[in-house]
Amino acid sequence: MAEIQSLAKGLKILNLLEHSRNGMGTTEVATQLEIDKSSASRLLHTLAKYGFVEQDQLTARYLLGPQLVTLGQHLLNRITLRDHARPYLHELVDKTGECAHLAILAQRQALYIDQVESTAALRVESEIGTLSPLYCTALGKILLAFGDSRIPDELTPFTHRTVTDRSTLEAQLAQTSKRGYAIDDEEYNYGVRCVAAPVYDHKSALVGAIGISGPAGRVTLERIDEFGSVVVSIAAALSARLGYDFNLR
Amino acid sequence: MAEIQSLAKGLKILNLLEHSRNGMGTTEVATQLEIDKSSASRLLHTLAKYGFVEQDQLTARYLLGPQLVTLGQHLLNRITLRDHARPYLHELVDKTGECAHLAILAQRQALYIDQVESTAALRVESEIGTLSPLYCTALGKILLAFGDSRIPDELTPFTHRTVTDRSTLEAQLAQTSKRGYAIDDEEYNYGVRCVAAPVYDHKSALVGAIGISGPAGRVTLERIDEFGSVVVSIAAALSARLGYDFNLR
DNA sequence: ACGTTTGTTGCATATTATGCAACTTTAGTT
DNA sequence: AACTAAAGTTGCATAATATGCAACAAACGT
Repeated sequence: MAEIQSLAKGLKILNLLEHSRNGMGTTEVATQLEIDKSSASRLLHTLAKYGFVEQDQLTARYLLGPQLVTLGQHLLNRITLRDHARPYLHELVDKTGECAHLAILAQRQALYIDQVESTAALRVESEIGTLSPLYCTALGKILLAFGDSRIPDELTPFTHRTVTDRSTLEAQLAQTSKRGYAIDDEEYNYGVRCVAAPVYDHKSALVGAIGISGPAGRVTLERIDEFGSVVVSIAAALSARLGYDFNLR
Repeated sequence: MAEIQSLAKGLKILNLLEHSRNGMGTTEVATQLEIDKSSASRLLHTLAKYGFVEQDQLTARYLLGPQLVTLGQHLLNRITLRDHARPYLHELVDKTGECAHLAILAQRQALYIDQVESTAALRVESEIGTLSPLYCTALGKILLAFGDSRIPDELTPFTHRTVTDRSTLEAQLAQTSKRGYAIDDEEYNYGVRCVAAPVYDHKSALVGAIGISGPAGRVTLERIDEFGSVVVSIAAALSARLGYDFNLR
């Protein structure tokens, strides 16, 4: 179906603004979208009118607006999985000492919807709301292996360990579904290993993935299986909490 | 300036979806916006293409999409005030035993950007991301009294204590700026009293408000001044943290 | 004070969003 | 299972509107 172009342009502006650190001016937006600055000006005014962008008082540059917080938070609150998963994420942190994450599938990527940090003192940059590729993160591999997503056409490498070969990845996914947990061995971020397992709902449908991530020095390959079984058992407990019936499998 | 109408329609759809519990269908959206269902269909498809709405797999109804979480959370993370204020909110909770909130001005309303709950057990519905009126909440009154917003034309009552008279409100705001804290005496929610104080940045400009809210039974009128001075002193400490120089006042 | 860059407005034109109608699909009812 | 009703999508002609241009205004830096 043909898209409504002026709406699409407005949405593209929002995406542009996400990736700009200090906002953007009218001309800058116009250049990026390859439209006239008059059009950019009018689109920005419309977005501002509804609170989706906001002008910095000082620099007059456009920033993402409060309405996005309102709508985004509203949606997060509706995602009940998040509420149910909270205590299990804490349990994961308690048992492994590493950071715990919860992700769901969105836009063919892994959307992080909650996070519990290991040490409150050492605050990691919050990753809630970020999208990550499916093929090189543990949470993503779970969504690939147990869900019905396809492997993307392009396997862009992030580190030298990122699996860029399709058949290698397929073999990994087969192994993942067999043993029940997925591993990210410094495939997305250097020095970070992750382990994840699937979460099912009452209808035995995959709803998300939970997992842990930590420095490769602590999450060693020798202890991976150990971490794996912890993650799997807690993911299973969460699934049971959601009404998942193990007898149905 | 004239708004781009098709973009505006798309944004209106997002606002509509926020207030629907179980999503909306194409026809329903069309009816609400008073446009043809073919237009609604095309707008929804465009929104979906960019992840701003999502179709429920089961019911085929449209819901707010993950892109809003991504953008909203992204913005929240950028609001550094929130990070700085965290420990002060906890301090407020420790000293008063009530819930603490942080709000900024957005869209001529008070946007709650963080919250620390008093008792972890008794979880209050999360209010982060919600917009509240300025004229009948403590946080809002601070933004009115110390900021440069105008009193809205319509003072819609929420309880029988809501101040709907313009001059009465002006007198309250004058009193507020004199004593340094604002009170909401069951003016927005029955049984809830709130106390709030202003937060300034390094340039002595108002950046937000912090405050506490609790049941009228605990936050009694006799103890209001006591709560007020606690809130004021912590708000001042936070302002100092942000580089606010008291000698400049 | 100057030129330079950025943002806004008026207007004619061409693009595009729109409503209508026909059609397809899904859900509900007898 | 057959039928009816409602919801959603697509093609198409037309009307609406978004667009670029140009001129203008404002802010910035030299």
